[in-house]
Amino acid sequence: MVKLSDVAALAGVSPAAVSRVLSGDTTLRVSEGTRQRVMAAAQQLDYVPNHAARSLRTSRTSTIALVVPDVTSAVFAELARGAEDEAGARGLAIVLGRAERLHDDRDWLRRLVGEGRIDGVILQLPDGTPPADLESLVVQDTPIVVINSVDDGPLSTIVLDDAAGIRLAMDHLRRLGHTDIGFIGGLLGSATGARREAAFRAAMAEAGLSPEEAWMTRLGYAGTDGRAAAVRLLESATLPTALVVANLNAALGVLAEIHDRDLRVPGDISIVAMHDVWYADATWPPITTVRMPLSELGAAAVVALADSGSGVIHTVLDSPAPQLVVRRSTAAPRAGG
Amino acid sequence: MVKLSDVAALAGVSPAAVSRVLSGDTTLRVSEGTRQRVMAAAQQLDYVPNHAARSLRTSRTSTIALVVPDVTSAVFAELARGAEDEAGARGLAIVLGRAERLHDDRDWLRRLVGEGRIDGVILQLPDGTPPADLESLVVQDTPIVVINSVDDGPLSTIVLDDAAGIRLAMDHLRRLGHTDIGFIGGLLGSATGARREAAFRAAMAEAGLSPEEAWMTRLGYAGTDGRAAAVRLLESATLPTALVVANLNAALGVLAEIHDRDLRVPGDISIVAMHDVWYADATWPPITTVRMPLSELGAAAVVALADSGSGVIHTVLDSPAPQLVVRRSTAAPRAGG
DNA sequence: TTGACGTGATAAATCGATTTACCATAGGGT
DNA sequence: ACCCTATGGTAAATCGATTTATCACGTCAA
Repeated sequence: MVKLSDVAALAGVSPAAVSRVLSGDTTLRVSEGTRQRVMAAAQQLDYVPNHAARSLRTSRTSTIALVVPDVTSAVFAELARGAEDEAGARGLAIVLGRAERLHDDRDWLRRLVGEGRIDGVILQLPDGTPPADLESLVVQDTPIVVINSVDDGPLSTIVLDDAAGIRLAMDHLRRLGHTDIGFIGGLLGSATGARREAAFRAAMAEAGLSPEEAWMTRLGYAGTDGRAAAVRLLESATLPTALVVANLNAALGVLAEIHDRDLRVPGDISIVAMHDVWYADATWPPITTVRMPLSELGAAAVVALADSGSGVIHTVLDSPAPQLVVRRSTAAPRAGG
Repeated sequence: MVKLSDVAALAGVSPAAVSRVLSGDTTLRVSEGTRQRVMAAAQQLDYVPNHAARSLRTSRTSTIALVVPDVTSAVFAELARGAEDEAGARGLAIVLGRAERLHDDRDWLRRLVGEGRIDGVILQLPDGTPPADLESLVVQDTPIVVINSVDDGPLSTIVLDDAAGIRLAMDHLRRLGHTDIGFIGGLLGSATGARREAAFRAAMAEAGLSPEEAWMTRLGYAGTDGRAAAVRLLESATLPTALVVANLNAALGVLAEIHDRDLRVPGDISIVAMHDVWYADATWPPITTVRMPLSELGAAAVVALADSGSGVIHTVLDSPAPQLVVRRSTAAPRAGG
């Protein structure tokens, strides 16, 4: 590996000069000729600064950790994509971690931070993690951004505009003429779940409707959770004509269960789900969704970390605004429904 | 941050002694008492070695890069999970990269390696990447393992046992009585696609059947590719009674298109797909799949890198063996079919 | 002639852990 | 008394980039 002193030798200057030229030190006074020679030498030798050395000296690592509950959810994947792009553009690397580690190996994050390996952490907690667990994560001096979870507390947070998303879904159903609307939500105690449910209730109230509690579940966002919710909901004496599902993954489960009972979508029940990923368009019928700015959330988290120093922030990411993607799982309620 | 010399001071020994005790240097002779004091001091101060310093001195980074084409595929996600677990167990960190970068920013990998930031690379190329592109990736001295793609060449490779997987799917269909079987494959020119198609043809031949070329497509693994393949295939004058789909994501697309034409699965057509991820169980009907050891593949790649030095290897991961997961998308062919 | 000042650099310390080469001291054998 | 060896460590160089403090040299003014 070619190093700083090699470049210095070739350019006929000191290592100090090379370092300062290449890093754009403005307090350095240098003649244009020397600058050119340094640049040329670096180019010619294909010089790349050694990361460990730089990091040791500056105690900055240009690396952030992305900790997520479930790599297998496409919702996470969108997030990761946004984070990865933004990080790439800023010359930051992203190290991946699964949130389970936080429990299996409580020292894991501490160690990562202690080793001085990362400058900051983007953390998405498993839904339903008690807020108290959050506080135990406050590690000395290392900036943490909690995303898509709580929206206050001692750590910085960025959340999606869940309320706007739900409102969009509800407007769509209302415009189609639905009044008997159920809600399949996140886990009881999950922050996003609470926000989405509150938004649902608000939208119902605004429409002069009162939600039917038998049509409301809080079992979680996974496909199996959605299926379990559908099982429970479809036991009711009467059925809703439409469902708002708080997560697309859960909606797949709901759909499967509905098929299993030989009900038709949207003939018997319309479905609209939060989050738009590729398989919303590959189910039968394709699912009407609300596209939330997930990749932008990932990017925003990186930005927040990179620009941090401004202390703790609490942001609602409301731009780009949630967007309704109408597919074939929603239609007007069955006549006489 | 507490450092080595702090521990040394507390234990009353030299930094050298502490380093050698903590890293288990066997050539060091040290009294039991001293060893205890060092251990106790390290524990008491909650000492964690600085990664940059260690890395600078040893020029090893305990970090590997995982480069994948598409974060949004659950197939990748399984892979990442396996890699992450194995890496975690070995104290390695994983930095995430998207394969697109290799094209957008051709220096990206070079820079990562040049900075001395990673010890090795696990690389899954986008399907259809010409093998020539591979060779341009050979970076000086940095071990690369190419997974789930080519199975020879100048770089180490690990691939799934595609043939065994396809064979399992075919056996299942044959036992149900199918003879008119179509194949929805990967991209023409993709290594996995070629292996799976060859295995399909071999299985057909073995059963004394000759494949109907109109029932074979090579459009890719994504959901939309599957749908496009189904569109083409369903135009045929006669239809197969069963389909082997080389990727579950594509199978979702196939299923959607079949529904769209009011055909029944498995009534009119049975479907079996490669790769078993959660949403195989959340479609309608749930899809019969072949579970390939994806997370094990990720783990194996990490092991290969960690233990490398043995030079270039070419491995077929045949254990655990592929496993048939029977769901409701397969049944005996329609009578008179 | 002296001093002051601007210009264009560089020397050397520093970040923290690792590792090679070396050194005291005590005990044993002849 | 003398050498030899084993025991239990330590001193100091090293990895490569950054940064602070300093310096040599001209030039211009008084």
